[in-house]
Amino acid sequence: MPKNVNAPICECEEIHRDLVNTAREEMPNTETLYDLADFFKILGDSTRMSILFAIDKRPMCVCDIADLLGMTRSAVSHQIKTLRQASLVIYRKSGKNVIYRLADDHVRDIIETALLHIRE
Amino acid sequence: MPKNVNAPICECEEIHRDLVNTAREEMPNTETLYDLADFFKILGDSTRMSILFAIDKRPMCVCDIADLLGMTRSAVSHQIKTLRQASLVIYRKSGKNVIYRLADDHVRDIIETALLHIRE
DNA sequence: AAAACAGTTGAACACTTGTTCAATCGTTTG
DNA sequence: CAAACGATTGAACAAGTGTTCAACTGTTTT
Repeated sequence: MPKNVNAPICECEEIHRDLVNTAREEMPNTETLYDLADFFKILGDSTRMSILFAIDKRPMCVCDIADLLGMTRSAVSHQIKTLRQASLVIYRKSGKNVIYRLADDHVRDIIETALLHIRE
Repeated sequence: MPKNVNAPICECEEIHRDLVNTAREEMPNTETLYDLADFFKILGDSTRMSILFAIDKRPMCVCDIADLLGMTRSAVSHQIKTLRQASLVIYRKSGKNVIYRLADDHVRDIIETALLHIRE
């Protein structure tokens, strides 16, 4: 994201030059920042959020999720692929069906804390 | 997001009709799902993530943030507006400067848990 | 009161992203 | 083996998003 890497030193008064330098040292590396943003990007869609809640208590197949949310199986499948790639869900094959469930408790914790935040 | 609200009952075998009904009752209401997604959408951008880390330990003015991240003040201001509207940051005026800081500890907690997740 | 400066804003543009549609894969059942 | 079915995939289109540029606020100097 830092596009303007060669930006001239901020032309304002620079009241806090030392502060900026300390902060720069303590910043996470760029890759971590991108990974974090990418992770939250995936939670930042109401369809995917719905899917996560749908399979929260009960593992479900794509077909049931599609019915529950009033979506096409294709759309569900596309979104679940995204969730799978981010290790937010895992699956198990059962005959012709593919049963999805939440990958671990991190997501539950994060969503729980977010709920606290938006209810203030 | 459920666009196709009047979707015919999923035409597949419907192996889990009862399961779907139970799940439907336990889904959060639509507004909550949208609010959650909107919240995470804001964390899902590396620029905004950088800003949050920048002001995590030390409150900073827009000019310093811009310098630290190699961005224009305009870009920072636009993104900070988003963060402000979501109550992720708060500000204090100091002469010509506007000093931003994190709003509360929820965000810190959420980011911390997310870090745990992506480091597996 | 005018100049300087930190910060904000709106319009425009390029880029990203979610859904649909149609085709395809892979397993199972007749 | 062929038909049926759940699931996946790729291309295409519409809608949403981040940065830039230029104009503008409002505070503080002189």
